[in-house]
Amino acid sequence: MQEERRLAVLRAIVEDYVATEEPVGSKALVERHGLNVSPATVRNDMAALEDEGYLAQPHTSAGRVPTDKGYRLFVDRLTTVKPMSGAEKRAISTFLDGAVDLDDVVSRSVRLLSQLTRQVAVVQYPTLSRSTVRHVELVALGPERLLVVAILSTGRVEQRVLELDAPIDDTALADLRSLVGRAATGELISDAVLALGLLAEARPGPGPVAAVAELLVEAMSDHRSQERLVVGGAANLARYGDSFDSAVRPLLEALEEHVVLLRLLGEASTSGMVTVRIGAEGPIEEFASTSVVTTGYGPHDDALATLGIVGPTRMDYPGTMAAVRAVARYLSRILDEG
Amino acid sequence: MQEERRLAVLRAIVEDYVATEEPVGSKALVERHGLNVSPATVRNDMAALEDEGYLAQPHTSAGRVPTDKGYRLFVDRLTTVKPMSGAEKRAISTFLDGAVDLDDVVSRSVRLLSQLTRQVAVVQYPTLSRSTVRHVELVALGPERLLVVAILSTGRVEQRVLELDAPIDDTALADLRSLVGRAATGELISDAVLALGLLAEARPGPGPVAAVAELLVEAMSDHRSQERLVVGGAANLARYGDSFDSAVRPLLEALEEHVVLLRLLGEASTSGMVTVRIGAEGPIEEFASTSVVTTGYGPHDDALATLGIVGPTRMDYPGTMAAVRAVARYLSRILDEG
DNA sequence: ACTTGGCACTCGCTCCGGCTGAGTGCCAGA
DNA sequence: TCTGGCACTCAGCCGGAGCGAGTGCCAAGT
Repeated sequence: MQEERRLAVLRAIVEDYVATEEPVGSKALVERHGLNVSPATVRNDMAALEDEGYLAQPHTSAGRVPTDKGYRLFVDRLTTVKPMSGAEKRAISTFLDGAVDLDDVVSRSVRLLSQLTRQVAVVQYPTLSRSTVRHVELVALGPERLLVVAILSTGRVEQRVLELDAPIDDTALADLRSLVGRAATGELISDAVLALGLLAEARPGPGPVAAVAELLVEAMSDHRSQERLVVGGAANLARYGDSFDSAVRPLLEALEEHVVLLRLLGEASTSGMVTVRIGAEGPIEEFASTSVVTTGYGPHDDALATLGIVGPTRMDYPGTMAAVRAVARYLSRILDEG
Repeated sequence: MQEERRLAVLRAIVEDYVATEEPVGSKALVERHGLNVSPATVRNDMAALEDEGYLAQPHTSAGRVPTDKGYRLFVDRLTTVKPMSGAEKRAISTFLDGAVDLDDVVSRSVRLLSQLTRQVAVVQYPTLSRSTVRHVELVALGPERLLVVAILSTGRVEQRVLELDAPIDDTALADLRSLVGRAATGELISDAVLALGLLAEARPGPGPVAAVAELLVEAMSDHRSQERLVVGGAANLARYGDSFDSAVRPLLEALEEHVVLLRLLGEASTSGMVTVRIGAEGPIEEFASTSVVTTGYGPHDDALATLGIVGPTRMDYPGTMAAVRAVARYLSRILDEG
């Protein structure tokens, strides 16, 4: 009985605090929500919740504020992910359907996500594991410099400059080009990597062939291709009313460090499930006072990449989770088609 | 005589204000700089400068602050662009020389520029007018969808998805591919555009050939290729101590609108010269309370693209201009080599 | 014709004390 | 176990006093 009411009180506090951004007191609480008990009762519950670590007071004689632990309980047990409204769904699909390009799809997704959630959005480029190699091109930039370009069936293009140990002449280059082309063109990424590996082994010693093969192996492996991501909606950080210079500056810096962000997204790779990391639960110090809501996405519902948002721990979790999930789904569907 | 001293006073005020971020008064001024006159004299000069619109007082009985007009006079007549120190030069060249890629060069330039100036840096991708077409690839994404990829000799890759009016079969596609390849491969961009235009005319009516040709023309024209740019160092906006939500939020938003930024960079295309646009001099409302320092860069000292920084009108103009110019020069040199 | 010292004045900033009101903890009674 | 009551705490909000940096102007000096 009491246990249930206490959870209701916690939920009410979280909802009110998210809406008003101010510590919430017992009296306002019973008024705003239809709790059929007196403020005094709520006060007792609040004291108990505080003892258990779900609430905190900024100072004596102010209202209560949820702790990270409180938010955690809220998302774990008190949240039902509310579905998007019809209008929102339509907006999502029309916005994403207009894309012409993989780059375009990703950048539209970022903008969409940041506008829906009013938070900073991060979208990782999808991996290539299911795509095939369409074409490999070797371009001589100089006697000892090669540009290697791989065009993939998804429309992704991987490129890289290679410094050779020794100069290579035109005929050798043409040779190499056809060799690599035959080995890789039309194959799945994984098969192409395999074939190129064999090719490199077949020509022992450190020659250009081996080097190119090695490079392609690396360039096309998942690790490399997952490195790209796009960030958007940083302007939403300006809504951090209080504590600006102390809080937002390091965040802005971290958002430009894509390596750090990749670590942030790294672990939430289960598809379909939305992962919520609250405050210091995450691995990265700079984001210790923020929450991160992520989910995987990819064609055929494989989680090939991750997208999500970063925002203050005081955020609308149900709405944010719904938006993240919805965008991931539409994005997956578009990848299915293209 | 007096005229000279007045300019010296203006310069001193600008320098002090930039350094301290506080309105500067007559007494402090004569102390800090070795002006051989009394505070009263300086006061008279300041009053005159204020009458002419170069200075303003935030409120009665506070120090003076330069106006936009004051900064303009300062950069036009009182600034000698100080050369970079040897250490800075070395830092620039080693930082940029490590780049492997055009993307890498650009992103390194952005980071470098934002760190040197402690401002928000913007770098536009160089145009392609001097580069040649290395390879054109057509990839069927579906019966009526084509991916068109053009690889250029600089390492740039242009890609685009094309929706066809009617399905195209494999043989027709192969035909088209070789046709387009013969017309464009190895040519200068401008020549390839020309050849493709002729090709499109030769096959009248709205067929896939004409559509592909048109698309390539557009994709490879300068306009399209200049659209890409990279922004970095947004964290430096956090140093806008006062007036945060009002000032920085719209700026952050504008920085994500690349179309707007391109307009901002658009006009400063003279190479070698550093352009400074102060406050409302610029064409864009969102940047009316900032200054923009830009310059052109490109191989062979042609100004093919623009780079620069955005910051508060209260900034270190000599230092910033020097840094912008230095980065543009090194960048141009690297493009020469690659 | 400029420059300079002096002097009265302005006005933003900071500190201090008192007040207010939202909110709490606890206790006794239902 | 809940509820009403009561005393207590304390952040935030004035409002006045004092300070001090800075100004404008004037009369005297060079």
